[in-house]
Amino acid sequence: MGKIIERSFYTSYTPDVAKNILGMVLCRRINNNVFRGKIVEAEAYTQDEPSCHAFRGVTKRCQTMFKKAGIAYVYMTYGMYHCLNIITENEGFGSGVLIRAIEPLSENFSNTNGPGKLCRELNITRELNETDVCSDNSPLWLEYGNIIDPENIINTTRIGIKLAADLPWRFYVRGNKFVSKP
DNA sequence: GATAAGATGTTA
DNA sequence: AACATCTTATCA
Repeated sequence: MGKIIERSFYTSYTPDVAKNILGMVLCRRINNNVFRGKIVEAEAYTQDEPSCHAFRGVTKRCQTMFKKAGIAYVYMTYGMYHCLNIITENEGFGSGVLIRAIEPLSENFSNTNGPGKLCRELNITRELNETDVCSDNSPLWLEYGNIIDPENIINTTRIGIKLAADLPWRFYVRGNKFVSKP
């Protein structure tokens, strides 16, 4: 059990947060069980580029993206999957980091190599939207883990988008078998 | 009220 | 490469 990540970690430039969050540990409490997974893939989204939900301003769905750093943004996509983001930068600026894949550190779950799959495995739904992941009595929080050697961080383009597809805002751990789309 | 597209995953 | 499946944003 590591130290919980404080809010200031998330207030940096969003692509930097997406890179630095690799190796950190996503924790989910369900009843009295805690599930932990090392983040091995993440992407940055900000209101400055058109693939981001916040690009066209505040809407009912994306209003969470404009709130304070360190809260969860959970939304439904394709009518059947949820995706988990952590809000970054300053309140009023729409931005966040999409958690795309985790490596299970607890024995009793797996199948976490994709944003929809990890939410399904950890029962992350819209009920957790706006959860403060910096709070130690939250059902969802992040802890410090092992720093990933910068040589082993791959920086490439994001997956599943058509707009701003050339931005190199996807980061993942080289050779990790839980990264989506191998 | 209608419509088109979507930060995905599974199957063929 | 197709499709499952339905919310969301946008327009009328």
